[in-house]
Amino acid sequence: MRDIRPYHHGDLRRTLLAAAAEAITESGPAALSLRDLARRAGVSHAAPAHHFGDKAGLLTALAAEGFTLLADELDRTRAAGGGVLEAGVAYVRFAVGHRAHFAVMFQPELLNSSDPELRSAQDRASGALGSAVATVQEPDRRGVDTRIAGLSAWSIVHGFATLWVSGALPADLGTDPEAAARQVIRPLFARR
Amino acid sequence: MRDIRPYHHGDLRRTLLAAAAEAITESGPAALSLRDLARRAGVSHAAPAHHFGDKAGLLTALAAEGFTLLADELDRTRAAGGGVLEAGVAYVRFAVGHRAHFAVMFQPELLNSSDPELRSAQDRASGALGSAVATVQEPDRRGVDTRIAGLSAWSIVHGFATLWVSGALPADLGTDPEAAARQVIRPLFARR
DNA sequence: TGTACATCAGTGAACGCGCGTTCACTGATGTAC
DNA sequence: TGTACATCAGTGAACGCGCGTTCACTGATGTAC
Repeated sequence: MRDIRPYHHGDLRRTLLAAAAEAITESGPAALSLRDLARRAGVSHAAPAHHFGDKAGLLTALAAEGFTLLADELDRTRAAGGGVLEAGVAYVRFAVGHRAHFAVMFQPELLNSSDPELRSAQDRASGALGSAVATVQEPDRRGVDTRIAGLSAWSIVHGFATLWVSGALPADLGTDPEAAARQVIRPLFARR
Repeated sequence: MRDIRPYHHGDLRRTLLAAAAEAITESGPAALSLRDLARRAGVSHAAPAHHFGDKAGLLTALAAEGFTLLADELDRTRAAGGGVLEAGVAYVRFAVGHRAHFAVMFQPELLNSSDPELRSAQDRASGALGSAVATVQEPDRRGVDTRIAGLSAWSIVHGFATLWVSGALPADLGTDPEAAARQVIRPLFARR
């Protein structure tokens, strides 16, 4: 039986990123090795280094992809007319739906933080986050400016997402992360 | 020159935990090895296994210590008459002051989640968190019950702490994490 | 106060393993003429 | 349309290294009598 796989994979970079996401979802970024990745992708063990150099390079690419996916998610919500609350829910949806990306995006010691692709993806995401917050019509009466309001929103949503994916939240919150998120983050956005 | 170090270390367990915290603060939990730990503690490379079995055992002990330290911090704040907001600030103080512990406490794939010492430390911490939230006098008019209010508080504070230690927050927030935290989490606790 | 024995913490040599890295290579694709 | 050559993606054998684990050991401490 001949192996039908061609010599040139054609889309190995994308395949490796997907395999990495899968491996990380299973056992976290710490357990990842380039050789394991090559095995999962059915490719020789030296191939991953061709594309990413080393593990940090791989994780950096994955994190960049994550920020892009997050920005997409936020843009989509905004296009659908959603406000801050819905942007928050979208953030949680992203984190739960892309655990591996999320697990890597905020761990600078695993990444090449100065990588230009990563930086521009980060910028895009934080821009999208900013526009979502700017959606809030009236400035808060108590003098909480938009900048702080944005950080509050980011914090509550990021915290909820982190706690949810780590399994730290009580079981009686149910199994639907978006519904739970809506309940938990609403108090911050309630009109005063 | 004779080595004055006695054969029996006397307090190796504690020393190893401290060395682990130091190593993790420097380069994250992923980079940690038991042999590196032994080197840092100036002890034979097989010694750590004596106390912790393996890396997960070590990190579990560290996480348990973390939850205990967090509970201590929260209790102290409560004893000093602080309310929810101050408990939140204490949470952030803990995370920033004990980065290594914090980095490990919410990463279940690195821990033996069923370890009894870990569980009881977790229970103590979540109890302390609960009492802090119960401090809020009047139940919210809009029907947000205390349970949800607690999760909102936990989320915003956990998110802020996580983002702060990962360096994701904008530089113009300043260098004092507690002052910044107070600003960012206040909107949630403002009376309605 | 002294002796014998059990227990326990830590040692250090040895091992096998998976890892990242190197390097000469091979096969496929694209481009020039 | 055909040939020659450059470029690039992926191969696979080889290497050295740090790791966790094992195991017989040694030195210190505690307890029984």
